[in-house]
Amino acid sequence: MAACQQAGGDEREGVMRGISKLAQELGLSTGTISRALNGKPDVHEKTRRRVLDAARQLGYEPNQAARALARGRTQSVGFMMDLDPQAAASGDSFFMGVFDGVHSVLMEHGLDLHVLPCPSRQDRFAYLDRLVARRVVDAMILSNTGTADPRVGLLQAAGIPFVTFGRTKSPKGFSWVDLDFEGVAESAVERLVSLGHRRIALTVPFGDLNFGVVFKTAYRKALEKRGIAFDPALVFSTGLGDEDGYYLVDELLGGGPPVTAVILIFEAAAIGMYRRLSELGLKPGEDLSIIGLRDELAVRNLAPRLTCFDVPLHDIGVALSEALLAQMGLRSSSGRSPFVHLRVPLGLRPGGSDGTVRSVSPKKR
Amino acid sequence: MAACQQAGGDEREGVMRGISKLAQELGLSTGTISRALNGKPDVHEKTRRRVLDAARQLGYEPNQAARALARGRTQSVGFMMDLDPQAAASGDSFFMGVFDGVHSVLMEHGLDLHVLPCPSRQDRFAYLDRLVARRVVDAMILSNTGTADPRVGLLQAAGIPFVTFGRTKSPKGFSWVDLDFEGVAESAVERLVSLGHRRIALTVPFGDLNFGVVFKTAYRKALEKRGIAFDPALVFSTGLGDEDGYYLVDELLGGGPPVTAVILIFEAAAIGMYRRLSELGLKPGEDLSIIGLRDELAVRNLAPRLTCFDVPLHDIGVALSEALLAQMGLRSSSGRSPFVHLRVPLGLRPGGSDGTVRSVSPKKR
DNA sequence: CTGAAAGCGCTTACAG
DNA sequence: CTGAAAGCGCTTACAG
Repeated sequence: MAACQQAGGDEREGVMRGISKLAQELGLSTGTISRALNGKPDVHEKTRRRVLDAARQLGYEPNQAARALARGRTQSVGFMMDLDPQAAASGDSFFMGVFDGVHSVLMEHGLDLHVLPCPSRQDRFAYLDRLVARRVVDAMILSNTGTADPRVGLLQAAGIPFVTFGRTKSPKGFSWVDLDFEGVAESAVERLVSLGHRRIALTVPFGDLNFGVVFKTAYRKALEKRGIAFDPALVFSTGLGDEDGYYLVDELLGGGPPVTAVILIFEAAAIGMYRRLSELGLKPGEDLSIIGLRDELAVRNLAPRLTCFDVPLHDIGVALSEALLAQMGLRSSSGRSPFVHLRVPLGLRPGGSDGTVRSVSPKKR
Repeated sequence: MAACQQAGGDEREGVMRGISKLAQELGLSTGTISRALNGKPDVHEKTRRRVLDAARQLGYEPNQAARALARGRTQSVGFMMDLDPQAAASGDSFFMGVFDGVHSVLMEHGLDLHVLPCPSRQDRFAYLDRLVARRVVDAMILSNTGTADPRVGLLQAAGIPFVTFGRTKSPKGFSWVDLDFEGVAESAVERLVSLGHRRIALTVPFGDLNFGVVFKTAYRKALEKRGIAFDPALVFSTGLGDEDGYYLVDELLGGGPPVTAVILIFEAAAIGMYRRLSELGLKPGEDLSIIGLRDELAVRNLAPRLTCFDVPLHDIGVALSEALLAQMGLRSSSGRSPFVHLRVPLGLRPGGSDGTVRSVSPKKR
C-alpha cells in the first residue's frame, strides 16, 4: 500500500511540527494562526474560532524557545532563592507561601514563574549574571538581599526589571518589599519596656544580610526614644538553628548586669533557649522574656507560648509581583515614583514568653 | 568618512547583538564562534582562545531562547513542586535540601534547574501539560506522586525523560526514587513489638498520595510477620499540622481497647500529641509510645525526644538527578533495566518517645 | 580549519 | 482579513 517514497498528507504530518502543522491542517498560513492564537484584532472571528478549536484539539501550545526568540521576551519571571544549607536544615518554609502569592498575580498577566535555586556552593552574583546574560527570564525577584548587594547593580545595568524581597543599604532606584522590621522592633521594645525591662538584648543574623542592620537600627531607635541607651554589647549574632539559642542563654545571663529580655531575629533560637533555661531552673516569661520574629510551626508548641509576629507570606508574594509588574510596565505605578518601597507590617501575637521584669539570679556556671 | 549608509565598525556595534557582534568584533563567522564556544574539535586552538577571551571580556553568553530553538533542547530540567498551602504553612523545608542535591549533579552536565511551582489553586495535570507542550524544559522531576498519577502517562506519551520522587500504584516503566517506607515501617514495628506493644496505630496522609498506601501496606506486613493481625480501625488519616496530633490522641485512647503505640507519617503531629497527652496527665514514651517519620526542627525540641528517622535530603536529590541523567542518555544506566527504582533507606534515631508497654488507663473524657 | 547558508518555530510589519 | 517574507540569535551539516 505504502509507496517507497513518503508522500501524501498523512506521512507528512509527522514532519511538520508546531504551528506549521496546524497551519497545514487548517489550510491557513502560520501568520494567521499566530495572530488568531495571540488574540490580534485583525482576524476573522470564524477563522479565529477554527484555529482555537483545532489548537485545543491537537493540544497545540507554541514552542517556548521559538516564541521567546521571536518576541524578544520569555514571558516568564525568575525568583532567585538561595539554597543555604542552614536554611534548608532549619525547616524554613518561608518561601512556599510567597511563591503562591507571586504566582497568583503573575498568572493573570500570562507570566510564568520559574524558581531559580542558587546552589549553596555557587556564587550568587555569578549565578545571576549568567541567567541575565542568557536572557532566561524577563524579570527577576531577588531575596536575601545583602547590605550592599551587587546583584542590584547587575540587574540595573542589564536593564532587567526586578524587585527585591528585602532592602539594601541604599534602597533607592529600585523596588523592594520587605518585612517591617522597624514596626517589629518598635512594638517588641514597647511591649518589653512597658513590662519594666531596661536591659533588652537583640539578636541579628550572621553575615551580610541587610535586615540585620535594619533591625538593629530600628531597635536602637526604639530604645533611645524611651530613654534607654543603646548598648552594643547587647546585640548578638545567631544562626537559624535552635542550638544558637541554647548557647545564647548563657551569654545573656552570664555577663555583667543580666539581660532581662531578648528580641530574636530567628525565632527557632527560642527552642534552644527554652531548653537551656529549663536546665538552669529558669522560666521563659518569668526569668527571661523572649520575643520571636515569625510565628512558625517549629516554635508553636513551646510552653509558654512564644510571643512573636504573624508574617503574611501570601500577601508578600502578591506585593512583590505587583511591584514587579509595575517595573515591567504591565501595571501603572500608583504613585509618582516608579518604585515601590513597601514594608509589610507584621501583627504581634502575644504569648507567655514575656512578662514583667523581675530580678534574676542565674546560677553562675 | 562615513557613507550615507551605515558603515564602519562603530555605528554597527550597537545594532549587532549576541554572537554576531562577537563575530564582527573578531572578524570571524558566527559559525566559527559557535563551534569555538561549544568546544567542537575542528577549531584552531589559537582561534578558540581568541574567541573564549573575547567572550569572557564582553560577558557574552548565548541567548537561551535562540540556542534552545536551534538545538531542539533547552539544557534545563524542571522540578515540579506543589504549592500546597498546608505544606507551606507547616514549615516544610523538605525540598530545599533535595534541590541542592539535584543541582550539584546537574551542574556537572551543564544542565540548569528550574523549580516550577504549581500554584495551590491550579490543576497539576494541566500545569504540567502546558509546560510539556511548550517544551519549557528537557526533562522533569515530579514530586508528591499520587496513587494513580496521570502525570506519569503524560510524560511518557510526550517522550520527555523524567523521574518521580515517589512511587505510584504501578511503578513500572519509569524511574523513581522514594523513601524506604517499607524499611521505616519494619523497623518501627520491630522496635515497638519488641517493647511489648501489640496495639500499634498508624497515621497516613489524607488524599491520594501514594506513599500513604505504601506505608500502610508495609506496616501491615510488618505486623503480620510478627503474628499481629492488621486492624483497619488503627489506621488514621492526618494532615501535616501539629493540631492533627492533638485530636489524634483522643481517637487513639478514647475507643475500645486502647492503642499503646503509634507510628506517624507526619511527625509534626507529635507536637500536638505531646500537648494533649500533657493535658491528660499522660506521658509520651510511658503512656503512649510515638515514633515519627522525619527528624526535623519542628520536633527536635520535644521532651522526651521523638524517636524518628533521618532523611538524607541531599542524597535524595543526587539520586534523583542521576536517575534522570540516565533517562536523558547522559549517563549509562548501571543495570540491565533502563529504569532506576530506588528506595532510600532512613536511619532510625532513637529517642525517648517510645518505651515498654504498660497498661494505660486514660481518663475518659 | 573556516565561511556561507539553511533551519530551529515562532511573530510581525508589510502588501494586497 | 490573509499570505508571503523577513527576522529573532543561535547551531550545524556542507563546501571549500
